[in-house]
Amino acid sequence: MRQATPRRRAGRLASAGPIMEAAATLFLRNGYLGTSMDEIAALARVSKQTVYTHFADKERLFTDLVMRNAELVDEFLDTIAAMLHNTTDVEKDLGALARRYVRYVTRPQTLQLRQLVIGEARRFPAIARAYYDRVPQRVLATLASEFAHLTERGLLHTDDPRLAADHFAWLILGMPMDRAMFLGADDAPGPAQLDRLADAGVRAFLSAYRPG
Amino acid sequence: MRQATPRRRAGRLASAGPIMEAAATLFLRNGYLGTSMDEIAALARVSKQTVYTHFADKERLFTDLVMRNAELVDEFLDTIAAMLHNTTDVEKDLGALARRYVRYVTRPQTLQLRQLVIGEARRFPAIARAYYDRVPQRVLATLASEFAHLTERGLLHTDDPRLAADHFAWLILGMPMDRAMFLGADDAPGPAQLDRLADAGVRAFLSAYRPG
Amino acid sequence: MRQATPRRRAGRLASAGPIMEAAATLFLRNGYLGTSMDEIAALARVSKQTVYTHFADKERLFTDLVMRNAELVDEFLDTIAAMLHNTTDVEKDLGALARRYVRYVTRPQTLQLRQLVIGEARRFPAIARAYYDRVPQRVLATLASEFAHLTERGLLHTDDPRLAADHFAWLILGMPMDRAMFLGADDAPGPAQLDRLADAGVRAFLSAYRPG
Amino acid sequence: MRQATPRRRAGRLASAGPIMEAAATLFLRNGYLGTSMDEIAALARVSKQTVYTHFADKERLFTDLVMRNAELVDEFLDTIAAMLHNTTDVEKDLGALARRYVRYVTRPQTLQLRQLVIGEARRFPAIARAYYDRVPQRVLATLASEFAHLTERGLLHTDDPRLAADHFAWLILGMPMDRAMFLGADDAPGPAQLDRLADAGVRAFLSAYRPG
DNA sequence: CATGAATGAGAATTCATTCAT
DNA sequence: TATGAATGAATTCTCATTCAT
Repeated sequence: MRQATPRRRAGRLASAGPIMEAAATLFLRNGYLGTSMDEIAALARVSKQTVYTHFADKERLFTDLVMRNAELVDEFLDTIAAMLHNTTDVEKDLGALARRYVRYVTRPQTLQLRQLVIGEARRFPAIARAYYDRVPQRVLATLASEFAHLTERGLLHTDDPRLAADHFAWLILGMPMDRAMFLGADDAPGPAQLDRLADAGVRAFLSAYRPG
Repeated sequence: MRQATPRRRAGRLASAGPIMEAAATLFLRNGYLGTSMDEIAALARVSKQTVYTHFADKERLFTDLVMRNAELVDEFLDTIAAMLHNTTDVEKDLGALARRYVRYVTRPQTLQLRQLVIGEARRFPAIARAYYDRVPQRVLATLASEFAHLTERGLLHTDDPRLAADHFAWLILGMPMDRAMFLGADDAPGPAQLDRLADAGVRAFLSAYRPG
Repeated sequence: MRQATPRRRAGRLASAGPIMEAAATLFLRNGYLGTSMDEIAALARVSKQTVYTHFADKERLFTDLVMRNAELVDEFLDTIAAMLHNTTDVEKDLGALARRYVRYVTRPQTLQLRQLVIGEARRFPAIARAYYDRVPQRVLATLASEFAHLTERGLLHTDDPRLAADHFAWLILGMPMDRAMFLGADDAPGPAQLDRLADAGVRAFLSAYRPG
Repeated sequence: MRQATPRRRAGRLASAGPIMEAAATLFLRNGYLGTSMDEIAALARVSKQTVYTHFADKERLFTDLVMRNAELVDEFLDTIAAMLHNTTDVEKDLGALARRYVRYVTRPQTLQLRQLVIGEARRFPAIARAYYDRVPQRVLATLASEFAHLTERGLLHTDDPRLAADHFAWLILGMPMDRAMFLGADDAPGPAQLDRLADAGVRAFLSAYRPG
């Protein structure tokens, strides 16, 4: 499902894949200005002009890369619905989701893309907005929708489901994500610590949004 | 209080001020690689060599700038202690602090520095760590210290004050700060909306951490 | 009469026509170096390789184009002879020819080709010489031949018919053609003005070359 | 009078001269697109960036070069006035001027600049117009002014002095200049032949414009 | 005959930095 | 202390041309 472009009709676009892969590696590591088209071509093992054959210019390559990576959030949206929609034990399933959530956002790939888009937000406002609308906003909208459903089912109490979704997300993610923004993925809390953070966040969330 | 360094010992460093000012403008607007020493010199109205007289190289100029701006947090630390330490009405004073807090972090200057440091975190890990330790961490440590004190005084209930501080901060700031990271300061919620967010965050926080 | 080369032997060179047309448009507008094979292929709506199938390289395409356009002078040579050979009223017919002449050389196509060949004369001396011999020289030779004939018939007095032809041509064309070389066809004198120039040129010419 | 910029205040603009000299050599030889900034820098024996320090970009360097060379016509304008203004023997002095004139325009430097400007006229219409106004137009205006003066003095008969100036110029220059445009300066008529052309042109001119 | 993909060389321009004054 | 001039390396992007299909 992720690899949407592999060799449609053999031989065509043979090098678009490697180029995008190289671009991802380098843009995520060194930023937009810190990455040269020469480096991308070299890493993809194609000539510079081949890069330009596939992508009109550096900006387009960058945009395409960000947008393609932004699509990876889709599977997580499904996960949210799958875990919450028919739950009978909110505490348990919200806890399980929280642990998944915190793991999802602390993946190096996710973190680096976030760093990249934030760092280039002033240079590429349209990309930043598109990313914001397509990734975090859709996660929160999905959460809000599920929270509204759980409220209807009497399992949660949320006057403003979207606000509740924000609170849920930031109680769980705020600290580890912010830390990762500055210190990088390497310096991240271990799995056990992440679980504890998730659990504590859920606990606080339920204090505020548990019905009755 | 902001201009802490102008002309220590008269006559020396006559142009360091304008240079740093120009550097701030440009680095915050265009990032590290997006800013050239030529531009800085031009904006500061000095020759390029004069820039090099005051700052060994571009990296040092950047580092100095970030560190100098990071110091601006100090006054906010004082504010936190001043507002909470002797409070008798936690709900009211925590609410007031929350409103100050959200305003502090949504100031363009604060936001842009945050964007800048995150965007350059992979290039300058030492700077990112120093900034992280000196700005957000100290705010949270101060908050945690005050929460511990309030817990001692029986006005709050926090087993882990540092965790509570994180929850407090992210309940209040998470949404507006994240939005600003991607959409910029211009596209920020208005004052009334910020107040509502702060109030809602405090409400949720107190559900979890109100004693009794 | 203009389209002399389309589909000689059916099926062959199906796309040579559009290619040459595209090349004409672009070379005349942007010069040799200012025109890329990519642009020509794109404008002709064929692949780049197809261009190379028909023309060995860029230089050959350019050469062919200039030479083909140079042939357009042929019909004007006929006009000259037709208008002068059997004239009985030299003043009138020379005047009519002058008006035709000045119109012929101020046509955008003629002017642009002239600009192009002059501009590339140092890069392609052989083409410049070929063009010079085939276009202006043949016009002047034809004029000279007719002037010789008119002299024989006693209607004109030319010791050196070729010199007289040069004088005739430049008296009429010098100013408008030079102007067009620098200012372009758009900025050209209008028809009425061109007629006046032609008439004045003929008047001066006849002062010098009228018999008796 | 030609070298207007040599070492004002020693050390300043030390390399602007050599750069312009190199640019002249190369632009006149290879045209605008056929000349690279690398080549100019190499021929001037400076670094590429030094070229850019003195001239904002390639276009400015080109413009400056053409305009500087266009000024060289000034001394010829003086010559025209000096030779004609107080003449008592029009036939002799007009002949002498014609010989000077034809020599002036067949100098390699003049011819190449003319080729260059014509070749780039579509790319740089402003430069072409400026050159046209400053060089050929001023020569013709000066001639016209002198012809008007000679007409007043009864030594010439010109109803329209400017038209007479055009006729004079093109009778003399048309053929050799056109030839040089296509065949280059090397392939030019020798001095004796040029003199004959000038004399023949003057003869034809006087047939039309001699008083009485 | 025609194509899309690919290439190596080279284009203009900018960069951080240093030197002589 | 401050300057204008200069540099070598790197930047994005384009070129004419060829190859496999």
